[in-house]
Amino acid sequence: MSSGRKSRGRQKIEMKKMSNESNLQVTFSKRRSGLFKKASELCTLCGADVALIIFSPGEKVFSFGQPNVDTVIDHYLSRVPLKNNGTMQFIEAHRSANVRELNIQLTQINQLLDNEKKRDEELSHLRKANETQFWWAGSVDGMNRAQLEVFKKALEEIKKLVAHHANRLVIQAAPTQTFPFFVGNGSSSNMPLDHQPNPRQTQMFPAQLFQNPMLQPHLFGFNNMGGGGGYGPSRFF
Amino acid sequence: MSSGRKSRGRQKIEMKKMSNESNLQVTFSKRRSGLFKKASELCTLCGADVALIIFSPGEKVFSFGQPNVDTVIDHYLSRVPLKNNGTMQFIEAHRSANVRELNIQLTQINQLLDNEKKRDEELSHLRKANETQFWWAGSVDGMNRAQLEVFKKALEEIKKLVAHHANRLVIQAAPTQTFPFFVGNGSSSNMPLDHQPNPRQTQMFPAQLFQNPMLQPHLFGFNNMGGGGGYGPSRFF
DNA sequence: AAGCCTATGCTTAGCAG
DNA sequence: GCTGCTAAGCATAGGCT
Repeated sequence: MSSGRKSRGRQKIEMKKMSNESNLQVTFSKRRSGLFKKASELCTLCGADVALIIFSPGEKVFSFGQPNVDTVIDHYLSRVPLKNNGTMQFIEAHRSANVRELNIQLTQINQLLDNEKKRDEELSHLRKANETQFWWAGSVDGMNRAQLEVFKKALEEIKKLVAHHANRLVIQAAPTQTFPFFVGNGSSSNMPLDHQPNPRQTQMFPAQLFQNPMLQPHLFGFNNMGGGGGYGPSRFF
Repeated sequence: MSSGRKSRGRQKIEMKKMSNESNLQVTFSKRRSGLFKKASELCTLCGADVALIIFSPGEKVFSFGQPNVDTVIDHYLSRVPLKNNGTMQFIEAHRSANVRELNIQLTQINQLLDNEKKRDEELSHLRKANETQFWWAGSVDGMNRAQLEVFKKALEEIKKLVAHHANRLVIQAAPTQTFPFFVGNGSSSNMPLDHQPNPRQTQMFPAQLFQNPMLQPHLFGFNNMGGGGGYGPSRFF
């Protein structure tokens, strides 16, 4: 080995425009992520509405909004919330409805899960038994034909999903806006905002499947953007 | 003295709307400051232009802008979809690169699959055996606890994955436009561009899982923020 | 270029005044 | 409620791959 220390760790930097273009690019990217995360957390924790627009030095735009950028901007420019703007309103409502459904369903699953846990504790051994069946936890090389077919199918489905939805989202975002997203869940556990590994992750299918290096572009996005909303009745602030 | 320790220090908190109004108020205030600070630092360090608008639950406004809110908003709103400009093509190409990677991987898998098929034909019976294990093909109601946990985990992972990819794609995409999606694959089969149901869908995991009504409507809901475009080798931003 | 890793600097939850 | 403290949790600059 050529060095004892692998890293000096984070070092203090001067608060002025970075001179090194390369570092600047990396820092911009990292800090932008952090900023978005913080913004979304503020929304979630405090039920605030936020609009954040960032223009990179190269004029690229990045934005975040709860419930969405335009609404907040509108509200900001004139405290008059465009209450009945036909199409936009409808689309937005419709979209929200879908997200709401998702969360309701996830919550229901969590409830089911909780119930099962209480009166079905002894079933835990079944889990172990199942684990041995999760062959897909292994790498691609170890798969036989049937397994490969399933795996391939999974890949295709995932790609379709991503393609389809990415497209949808972009289409919806057409009029210069983006949508934050709420993906919170119910009681049984909470989904890590960032990609912190679940400490006691067992051999269960999905985790392992997605852990396959082939599918690991690394989760980095902001999963918990925005967060629903019930605002408190009282109005402080 | 009443205690040895003066403070337990910062404690982890759940990422959901705070229930205690008092704490919420304090947190909102502190985090808002932090957010503004981070935003300004991003401006200083990277020379970015930023607009940040925050509405507290009580409708009070807080804003920050570099050089000022209105300028940034103006710039943001006046963005026009530059349809056929060089930049866009570059971005599009870059985006495709990512998709291409996916396809390369799929192709490799298909190759593996083809090989396996030739010299492992008799293994087809294994498939039948496996089918009986695909309990997830059924409805949620029939699941026991272990199954529910796996299923929930799958839901979360899928959400993260899609969220991640949607995010990536959208960010890479130019601000106001949509793009078709390339999702071709290797030899063994071809995938429909949109998600039309596979005619001879068997009991395999992915197809069934995604067909589950529970997973249908939502997939919309994934965070994506930002409308920025892709980075280039020489002139990012 | 995109991600991972690690040591450190920074942020902030919980309290006290 | 606002200000200050403390300590634990997070974010992130540097370095590598």
